[in-house]
Amino acid sequence: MQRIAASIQGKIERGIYPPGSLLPSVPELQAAEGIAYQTAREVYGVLQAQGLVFSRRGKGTYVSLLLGKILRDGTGRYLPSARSEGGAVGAFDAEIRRLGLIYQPLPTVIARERPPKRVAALLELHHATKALKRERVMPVGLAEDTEVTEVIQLATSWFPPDVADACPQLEQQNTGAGGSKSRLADAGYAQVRLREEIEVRPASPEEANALGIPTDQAVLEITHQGLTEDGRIVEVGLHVMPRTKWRLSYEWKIGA
Amino acid sequence: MQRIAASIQGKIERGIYPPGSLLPSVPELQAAEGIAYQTAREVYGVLQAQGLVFSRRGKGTYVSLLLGKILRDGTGRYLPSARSEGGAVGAFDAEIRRLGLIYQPLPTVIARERPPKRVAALLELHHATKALKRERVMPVGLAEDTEVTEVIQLATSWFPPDVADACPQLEQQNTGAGGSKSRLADAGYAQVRLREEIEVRPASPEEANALGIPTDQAVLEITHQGLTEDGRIVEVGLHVMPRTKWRLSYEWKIGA
DNA sequence: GAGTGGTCTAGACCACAGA
DNA sequence: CTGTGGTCTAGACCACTCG
Repeated sequence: MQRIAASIQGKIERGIYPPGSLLPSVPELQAAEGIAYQTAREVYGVLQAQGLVFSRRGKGTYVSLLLGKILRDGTGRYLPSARSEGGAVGAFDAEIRRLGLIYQPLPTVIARERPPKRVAALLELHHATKALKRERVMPVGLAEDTEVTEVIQLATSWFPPDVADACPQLEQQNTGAGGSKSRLADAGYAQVRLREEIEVRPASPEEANALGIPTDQAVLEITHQGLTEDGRIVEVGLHVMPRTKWRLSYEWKIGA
Repeated sequence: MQRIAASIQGKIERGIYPPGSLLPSVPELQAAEGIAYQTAREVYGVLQAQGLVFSRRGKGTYVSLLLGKILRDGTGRYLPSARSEGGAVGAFDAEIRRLGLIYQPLPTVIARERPPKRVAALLELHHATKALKRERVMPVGLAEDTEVTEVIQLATSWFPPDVADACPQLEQQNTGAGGSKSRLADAGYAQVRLREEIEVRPASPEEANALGIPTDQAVLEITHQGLTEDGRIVEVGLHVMPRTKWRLSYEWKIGA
């Protein structure tokens, strides 16, 4: 079983099965290897757990578009220098292109609604207070074929109502140069400290569906918090991503 | 299936099945719920993926000793103030005790050997050069019953040979007040910057065995790098842990 | 309707722990 | 030797996609 998985892995890595291509169906694999149906599925299961492959019900099993991992530089991406060059979004886009893929942005969903309890607590909102939500689904595709895509991140940002009221551009699709952090700074809510909490947890059914991963696979979640000079959290970002597609990095001066 | 798993999860959370207790065997669960053997095993499989339960071949399936997650404060744990109070180890120990568990340290394995390629590259060593390795297996147990334990982390630190030669205490079990980072500072290799890279990857068979997790479950790996004033990496730590047991946190001043 | 992945049943054999 | 988890086979049904 592991043997068969390793053999397919080799073919993927040597380019015999290129990214985005369709793999043999489960019954085909079963017949070819002389194994049971369950076992054949499990072969694809371990490849899926490694992020080499993804399955679509009714269609088939495909080689993943992104065989490596995207590096997310936590401390570097928010430097003023990086921000002026497009910042986090720009860095993300560049990294994706380097891997031969293109980011196919979908419109940001903007709404005012009750945030999840954890977010409400961080923003110090009463439990029924509505906050501003900006939600992005981030798919990438092959440059030559935009048919098959893979969702690489679900990013939701929350802003307290008073902050949102002071920053009308936050309710627009495009938040302008420097992004939402710059708009907050313009309105007197400049962020001076950032905190990120990282967790690996089971995906909710909705998340598994949106990311196109099996329901039992875990996701990587970053809870990003932006603090102003007086210590108030004025932005909470939830980044949910497939655990197979990312590498995170943080760097800091000791004792700072 | 999900229904049965949720029901057992409820019993665990309500304390009907307390931490460390033995759950019904797979055949028992199968009979009790009128399901197939595979399905019963899968029930425990999803609970295991959530970190609520662990299985030992030949013995049975147990409720996990640690139902919550340990918070690892990446940036705070290396502050000089924290270090003088026992630092990272002290913080770890305190957090564990707060969860009603005790850290049952095993002796550190100390040796000089060839580090893995990735580590050698970070330390800028030729591929056959031996480095100093300090390896710890970190199990925790219930205070009242030290029979059943759960391994919570595998921590391996690597030091280049010249640095190790300058710090003889690094080859002792006990590295003294402030730990290895203080000994390095004493010898003129004070670390001024830290970098940590985080990845979720499949466990190697040895790791799965040491951590007592299923071979197909992913682990969380932190690559910790300590840099001196002149930018040299004088310590690389690899922390491998079950993805279900930890939460990570980083905090920094923007633009620093 | 035919082909795909996803879930389940039923039953077998193996590896390991412990009395 | 018995009971445990772990892996596999064989076959069924369901949900979904697409022609």
